[in-house]
Amino acid sequence: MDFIEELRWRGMVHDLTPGIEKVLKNPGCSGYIGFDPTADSLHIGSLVQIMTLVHFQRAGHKPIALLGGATGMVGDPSGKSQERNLLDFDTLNKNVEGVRKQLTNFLQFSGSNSAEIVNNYDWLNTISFLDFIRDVGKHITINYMLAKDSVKSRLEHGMSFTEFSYQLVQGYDFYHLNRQKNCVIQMGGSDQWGNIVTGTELIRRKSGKEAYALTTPLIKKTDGGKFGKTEEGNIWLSKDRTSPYKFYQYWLNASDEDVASYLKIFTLFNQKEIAELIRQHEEVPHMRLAQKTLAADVTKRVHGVDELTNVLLASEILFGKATFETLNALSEETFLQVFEGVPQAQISQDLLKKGIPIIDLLVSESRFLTSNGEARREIKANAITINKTRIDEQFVLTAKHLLNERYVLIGKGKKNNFIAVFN
RNA sequence: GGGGAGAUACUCAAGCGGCCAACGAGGACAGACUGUAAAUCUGUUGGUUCAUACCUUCGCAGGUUCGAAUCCUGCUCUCCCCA
Repeated sequence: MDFIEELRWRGMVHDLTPGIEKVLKNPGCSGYIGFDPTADSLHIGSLVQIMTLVHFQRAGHKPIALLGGATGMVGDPSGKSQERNLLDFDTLNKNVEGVRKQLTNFLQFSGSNSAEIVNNYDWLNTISFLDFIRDVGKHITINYMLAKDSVKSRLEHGMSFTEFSYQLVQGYDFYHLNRQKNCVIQMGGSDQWGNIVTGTELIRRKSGKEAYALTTPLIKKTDGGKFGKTEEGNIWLSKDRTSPYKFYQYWLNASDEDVASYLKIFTLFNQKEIAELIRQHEEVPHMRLAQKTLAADVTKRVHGVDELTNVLLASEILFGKATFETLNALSEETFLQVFEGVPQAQISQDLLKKGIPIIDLLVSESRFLTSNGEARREIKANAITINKTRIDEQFVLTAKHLLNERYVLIGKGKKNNFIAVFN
């Protein structure tokens, strides 16, 4: 499998430096992608870069994931319109470890082209400022640096020397990896182009060697929204930040327009398989085959097969035609696993003796809805379900409605679910 | 420093003494139709109660008035023009 060809048909190539194809023809090259430790988890935007490394490795090359333990202390100005606050050392360390742990799930760390994870803090922290400006700064002109988009766009509103220096620091990483590990290619998102070619330039000037750059396009949604974002925020890879259920649902809700390109980027199905899948999907679009395949594949890769099983069951129950009987048939353990990630509230079981009027249940007891008025409106609009059954304002909850003698599933509309736990 | 304009609910934006919980648009939520899609149509969008009753809200603090988001005074902030 040819790496560049593979990325090409997947729509994962935005730009590349000439000559790269020839170099990568022979397996065993080293290439790297940097990951910023801005949080203790990556989000699904980074998944593009992860997949790029996965393809790189599958093509027989050696992928290196670089953790920006040092560059994270400087702050990459690319794509940012404002100067950011610096992260403190402890936070950064915690983030580096979190991201490192995640990355290990995706790559192979054995074999002749085993993956490697490095932290640029390990080599940058020992370099003195004087050494750096003499050994590195001397090779790159200010004019060259100023021409970069990441700098140009900031000239009017200001930019600290710290962020201005960023491209040199990242460039040095590339140089370092080139020298130490014979790393000849750096990849990244399209916003990284400027930083990457500063690196290739530095390598050329300092060692007279050729190094290469490849960037992936920014992922867009056809409706104009930002990929990987919802009302509640980013979709993260960490289950503590985004529950596997929400994660699965995000992919499942991909639009017909986007799903083909997502399949190409985020799954390892080959060209023929994806074409066939899309063909089937278009025949029976309401089955949502493409979305289901996408969501299952990505969820499995990120969260593992056990989580996927739970999430599939949860989705089927919440969106399928579940009844009180089917819900009640779940064992308590399954029930809890399945609905992990669905918001919950604890309510005292004593209240059930008298019965809980629906309005109280929705508002004061569970805080599912914020005001009685809202609760009345939603009930009038026919939006509220208890254990998948529509109810009216007269409804009073009693012990006979409990699932597994403890739980009640409350729904608002099609997509909002809530679980009341009675203790 | 001089002159002018403005601050209204999630956002934009009307209102300029009572009919204002406040037009309209967007967004959001829900219902119908569907495929947990898109488009479309409908409803809702401060709170309590459901009843054109009450409470809280129109930058902040006071004041005038039977009554103010609307008038007056002071304060804070934003924008524009001239130096």
